Amino acid sequence: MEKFGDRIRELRMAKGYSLRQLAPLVGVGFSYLSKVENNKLDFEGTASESLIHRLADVLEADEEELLLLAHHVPKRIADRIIEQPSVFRTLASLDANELERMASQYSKAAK
Amino acid sequence: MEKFGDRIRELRMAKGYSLRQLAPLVGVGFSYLSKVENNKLDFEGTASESLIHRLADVLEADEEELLLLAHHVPKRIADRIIEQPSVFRTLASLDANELERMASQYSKAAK
DNA sequence: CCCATGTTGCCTGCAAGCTGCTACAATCCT
DNA sequence: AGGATTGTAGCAGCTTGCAGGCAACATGGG
Repeated sequence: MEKFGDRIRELRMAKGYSLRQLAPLVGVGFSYLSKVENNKLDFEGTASESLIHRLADVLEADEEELLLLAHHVPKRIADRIIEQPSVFRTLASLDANELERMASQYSKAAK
Repeated sequence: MEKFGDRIRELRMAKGYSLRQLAPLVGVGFSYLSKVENNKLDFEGTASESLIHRLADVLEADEEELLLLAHHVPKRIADRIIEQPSVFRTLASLDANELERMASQYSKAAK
């Protein structure tokens, strides 16, 4: 499965940016970006949510996709979980196949 | 809706502990516990996950319930979301009633 | 050769989560 | 009544994790 850093690199390349070009656009140093792309952050950490937000913006990518790749739960989803804890506790107990079937019913209806 | 601090107070009372008794059992100072129970932490912060863990342990409470009250997403649930992002992105878009109905099908089937 | 690019190790700054007083008010106990 | 226990609150300070910076270095293209 694709890692967060790999995806960022793809997106950056697609835009034709070098590390030194992209870095100022998202407000960090180029060497930090390098570590992000190589998943070499100290202590196995991940990029901050605010950096991911800026990356998604500049690289015109799907912010939630990036957050999830970086193992962050997007706020929109977290908020739903806090609102309806029991529902999500139940859902989280289902196995992968059941969940897929359940969601597929609705993804068809997605406008 | 009940707040985190209120719930902790309930649980502590039920066990007959005073703040000064409970504090050392969970490894914090009693004045800090007081602030936790009154939701008066500096800058609207929340108790750390590790403290919540110890509280659940000592007070024999449901750790996930406490985490959710403190607006943390339990790791078990976060992990499921990371595993199946698209499913949960879909589910998070449904409205409250739909979600309730959906989950109620399964909660009956609970072990 | 130059220069742009990317990599890496070490350093820093800051905020979160707490400590640990202090003082005070309310309630309970006998 | 008075002492003990309890909870509330303010405040200064510490510690640790972590986002990010910096400098030096490696590599590759024209």
